Amino acid sequence: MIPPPNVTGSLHMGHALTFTVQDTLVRWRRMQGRDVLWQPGTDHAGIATQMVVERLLAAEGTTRQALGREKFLERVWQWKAESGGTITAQLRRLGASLDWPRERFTMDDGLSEAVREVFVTLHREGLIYRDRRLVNWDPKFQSAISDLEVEAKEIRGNLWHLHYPLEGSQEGVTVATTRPETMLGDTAIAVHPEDGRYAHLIGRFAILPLVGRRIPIVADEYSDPAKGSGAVKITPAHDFNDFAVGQRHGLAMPSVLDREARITVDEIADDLRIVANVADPAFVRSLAGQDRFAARKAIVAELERLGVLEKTEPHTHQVPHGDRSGVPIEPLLTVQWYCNAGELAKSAIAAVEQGRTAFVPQQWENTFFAWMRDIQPWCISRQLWWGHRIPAWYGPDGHVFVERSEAAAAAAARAHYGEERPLTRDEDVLDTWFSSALWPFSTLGWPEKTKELARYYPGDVLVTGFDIIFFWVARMMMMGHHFMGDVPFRAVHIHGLVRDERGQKMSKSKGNVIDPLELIDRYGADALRFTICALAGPGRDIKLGAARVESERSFTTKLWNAARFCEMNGVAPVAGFDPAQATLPLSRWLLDAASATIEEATRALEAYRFDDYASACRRFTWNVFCDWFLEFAKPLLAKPETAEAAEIRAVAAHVLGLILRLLHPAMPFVTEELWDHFAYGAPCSLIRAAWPEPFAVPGAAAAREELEWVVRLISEVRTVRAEMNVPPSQLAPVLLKEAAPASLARGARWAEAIGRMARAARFGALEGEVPHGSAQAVVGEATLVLPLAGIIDLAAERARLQKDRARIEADAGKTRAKLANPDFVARAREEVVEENRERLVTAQAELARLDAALARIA
RNA sequence: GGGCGCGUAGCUCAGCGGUAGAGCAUCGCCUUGACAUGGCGGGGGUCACAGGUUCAAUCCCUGUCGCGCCCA
Repeated sequence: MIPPPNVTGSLHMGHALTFTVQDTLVRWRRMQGRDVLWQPGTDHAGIATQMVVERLLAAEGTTRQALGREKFLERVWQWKAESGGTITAQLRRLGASLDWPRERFTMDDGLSEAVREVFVTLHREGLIYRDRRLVNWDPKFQSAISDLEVEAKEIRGNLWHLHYPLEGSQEGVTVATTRPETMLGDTAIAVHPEDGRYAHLIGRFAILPLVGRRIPIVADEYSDPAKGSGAVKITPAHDFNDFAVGQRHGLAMPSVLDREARITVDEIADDLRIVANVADPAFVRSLAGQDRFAARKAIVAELERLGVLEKTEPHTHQVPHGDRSGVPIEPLLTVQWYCNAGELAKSAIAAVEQGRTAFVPQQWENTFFAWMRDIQPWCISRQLWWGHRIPAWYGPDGHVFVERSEAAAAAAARAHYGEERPLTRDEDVLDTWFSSALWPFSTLGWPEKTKELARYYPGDVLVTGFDIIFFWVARMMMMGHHFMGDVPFRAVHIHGLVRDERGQKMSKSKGNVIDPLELIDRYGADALRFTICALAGPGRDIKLGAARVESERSFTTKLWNAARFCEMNGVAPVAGFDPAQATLPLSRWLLDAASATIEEATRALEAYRFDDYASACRRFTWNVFCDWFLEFAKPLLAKPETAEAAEIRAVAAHVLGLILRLLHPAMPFVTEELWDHFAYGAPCSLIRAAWPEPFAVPGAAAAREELEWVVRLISEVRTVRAEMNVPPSQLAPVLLKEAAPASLARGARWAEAIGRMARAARFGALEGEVPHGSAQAVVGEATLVLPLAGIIDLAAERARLQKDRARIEADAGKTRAKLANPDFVARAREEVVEENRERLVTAQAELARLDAALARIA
């Protein structure tokens, strides 16, 4: 399932990450033969979309209010038809293999019906209700928003210390505030019940400056004696904490700011009175209609003039801001629709506790629990036009009828009133996340009992970023459980965020955003996808820069070139090829390594370890198939048809096919191209090809031993030659001293490869004494001798051998010390002790051979 | 203030009880017939610090320092 991206959105790096991860999983599971549904779609993004269209209207010199609701909505739909498909088109370029015919939009008829059904049902169950309480009000959008859409920003402001005179006394109380403009709505002063300084004042009254209102001094633990003066002014209609204090003490809750965050005096008009040198109704009335920031200035000036302002100190504090509008949020006392999230959360919490839904990595369940166990009522109404309009109708007396349709509401009203009465529909729409919460089942046809619903609910896995756990994951779990009686998905895989190369969060304002489409243009979707997989370790943020994608592209190129080489050498899939019938050690060794890689890659994907998956595939393809197998196979591939050459070609084709299948989830484009080109199957069939499974290779152990020996020998010769600065053009004999007959036989079988890959002029047993001026190295029981008289510097060779010797001696010393420790021998696991004994024996033998080599050139 | 995570090679990151790995970068050699978007080889790490547990600690525990995120 995909998190429905905003219909307003265009593909960004975060999308590239999440969709790459999801597509990799989806393609892999599909190849495994699973019946995969990957549900595409977009959500209507209430505020964001409305903003976009309002901006268009502004450019045309009009507004939505001028247009009217109906015309405005037409306009939004028109915009959606023209521009809403941007992101889904871009997803195709990334190679996301969604089930496109099943694409849905949260405002589709079916999904809208699901929304109404859920709303009505929850309302009947008492889990959706209207309430008058403080809400996060966004003055720019002029709508309520949920707690989650608010982010705290650190603001450098001031702490104003104000002197509130006591009624009938020369005394006063000092209170500190960061928001003096709200003081018009103060209805109490709170002090801590155990604060001795103020005990005598509890129950008395202060006179609110400017207004002249008589306000009580109450005892409430909310007041922190250590903060400021220890006394705090209480403005219940404009602060969440104060609201709670107001409720506890039954305080009046007048609002002094309106929906545009301008001063309003309507609710305090009756309180205004003249108090000499303290309060002046004319001043307060003059504030009406002023913006909150202008009002703050005016009020501070007036307080200063009156001598009420004791001091002003700079103060940095957290101020809630609308995450989309960017303006400070105004807590406002309004009637809104709420969803009882606390009740719905219970079963979702239980599902995670019982492991019916598992977070991967698991630690994210802590984040989920912490939020869910302390969840607040969810404000679901928005004062917008674009969205699912709340299915509530009001009678003339304000009685509310919540029904699935206007007709049903009319019928309910008739039944209620006993006659026809005019109804007006609620103007508000629902939070976009309300419909997104239904996505796992609304997209499958719910409330109809469809085949799809039976088949695909619950889903297998949800993939998303941790920033979405609250917004979407938690809400889907609540709604899914409530309406479907089961979790919406069994696993939630949480990946990190994409950052730039320096680890900075990408943002438009920082100017460090990387456009994934640009990367695709430059390096290809496969390179981008493979890079993302390679970086997608568990629970880590991903630092991604163009340079990284560029370097990963070389792997795509390498694969392409290897395939080209195969093609040039007559490698083609052989129908009915059976890896168990391969006889050559080279074939068996490669097949065995391929099988191990299949196992490794599969295990990695099962564990959501995309980094391990990528590196297993890369390592095998590049370091085994290309670097060694193809090199070893060259003479056979160049030969005309012999049985051996035929086998190698068949094996190469088979393993290349395995590589294409293994890499397909990460690199769909190039693998598909090669798959088709080599005709591994019908065109475009790779996406449906079977995911490979590990297989047994007869004689694998012997083949491994043989090839590993050859690889070691060639590597050893290469190292010696490189360190002795022997240019590749200069061939030199490679001779074995004191080699066992088996090694000599093995060497003879690989003489050609050793000659070519180790630049050996001649390869075989050393006859007679070690020639003067030879370089030497140890391979197993044998000593390699490279006669290089006149080419090498003997002093350098001595130094090289001594360096090797020192390294081995140091290791041997550590091992000896370990084995000399009776505690180790007695308490360590037997295998470990044995391993160390063997290590020591090997090291000692190698030391002896190095000593002999050194003696020869002394 | 509470919680989570992270400090491992120049960089990005694996490893998480048995003598440290990869990719990139770097250095040297190489235009050899798939690939210079390449091949071969080298150098580079008291695994943040301090204690503890253990025969054995990069890995487990405690604390300190530094960095990041989330929630107040």
